[in-house]
Amino acid sequence: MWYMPARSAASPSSPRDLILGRAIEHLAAHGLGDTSLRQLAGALGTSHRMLVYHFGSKEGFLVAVVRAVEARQRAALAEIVATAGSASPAEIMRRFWDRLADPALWPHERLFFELYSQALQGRPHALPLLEGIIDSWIEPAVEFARRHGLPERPARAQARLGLAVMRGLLLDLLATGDRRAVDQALELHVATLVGQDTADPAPLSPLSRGTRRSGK
Amino acid sequence: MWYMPARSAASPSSPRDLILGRAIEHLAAHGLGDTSLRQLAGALGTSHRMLVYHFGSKEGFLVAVVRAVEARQRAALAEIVATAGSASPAEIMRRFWDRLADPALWPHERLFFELYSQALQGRPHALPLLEGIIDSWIEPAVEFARRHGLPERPARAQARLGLAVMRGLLLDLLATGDRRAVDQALELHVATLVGQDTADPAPLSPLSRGTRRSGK
DNA sequence: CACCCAATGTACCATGTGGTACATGCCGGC
DNA sequence: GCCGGCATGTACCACATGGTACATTGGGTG
Repeated sequence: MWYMPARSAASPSSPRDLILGRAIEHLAAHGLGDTSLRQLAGALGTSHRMLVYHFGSKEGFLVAVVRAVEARQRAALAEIVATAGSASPAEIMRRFWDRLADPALWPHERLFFELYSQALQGRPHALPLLEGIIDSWIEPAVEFARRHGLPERPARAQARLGLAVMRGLLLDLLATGDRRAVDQALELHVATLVGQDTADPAPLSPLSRGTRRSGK
Repeated sequence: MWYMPARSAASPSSPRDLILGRAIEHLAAHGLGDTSLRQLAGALGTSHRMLVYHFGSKEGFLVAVVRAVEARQRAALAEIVATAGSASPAEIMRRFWDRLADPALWPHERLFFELYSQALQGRPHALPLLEGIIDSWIEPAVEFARRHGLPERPARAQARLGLAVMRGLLLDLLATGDRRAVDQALELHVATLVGQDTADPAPLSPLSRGTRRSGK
């Protein structure tokens, strides 16, 4: 007979979690195309037997990966918001974008979109990803915007639009690699923000922090 | 030995094209998950033998599907632009969005994002989709914006941003189904447009065409 | 009619798949 | 020092896959 470990509180560095970590890294780098359990296991330095052992099945394994990716996304968001300090929304968005646009993150973002689209298609293993895929980003943004004086409704719309801009431009960037062009588009949106952010104490300060990629 | 038809100018309703059409419909409805040739063939009312016969291989088949989807996208865009008439950019964007957001198109859009993300991951059959996936939309938009008085550079950025907003909000809509909330975000962006569109002959006309989903 | 050739059907193959059964290594606690 | 149980390795299975070979149909043209 076989045994699937009780999935208890999960000691932080159990073999299971080690595998998970490596899995995310590998999937980010190579995507989760049709890869079979065996290929994956091989690339992860384990055996397909182990994946089934720790996660119950291939599906179960992918569910775990999705959850972990989701968790990382949220963590990144939290850090961004925490780092915010007293910067203006516009400046926050620029910084956020600067981080997201870093080529080092591209693989993770590709994986994110891949899982996203699979979830949209109703693939069961990716569905958990959808829960909060919008709201978990909007809520903090709304709170932040309100702190800067926007009333509830516009704040929500603004947050939603900002998220869409980020993701839309990310799709663009991943496809074209044209950082300069995408940056210009973002700047256009950010300018909008400045115009609306009536509560910003210093809306006209030279917040450009160096003409955004002017030279290179 | 076997034979793959010479892929000539393709009489418009050859069995090959019939299959292609049904394939798009079916993929839009069910996504192209792991589906095998046989499953697909079954769902399309043909045999896996035929798919290989007409398209050379599974990959070849998917390439053909991708190309066809691409073509449909462009056709839709062309029609939109043609229909434009003399409406303001803001109004155009609203109309465009109204069409895109129609639930009847959701399946196609899901398929689009699925193929998009697969292409981003470097899956060979989807790669052809990337070519022009940004530019083929931006070029007409730029031309349009210029006709409304914007100089080249802002026009490009504006077009790029607009595309990102559309796709980002579409991702949102497909995940949440919250048309009302997404509409509000779009309206926020469109308002921006009006502000910049200095060349619009009637920027203050009640272009709201009925308070956008005010009631329901 | 005879011929051709695109279109389709039937049967098959080697390979890889997800999953399972069973044996074993290896650790800490009694 | 032995024993329980997590972790892992080996071997296997039934099955589905993509692709191929070969035969057959059927409509149009000489």
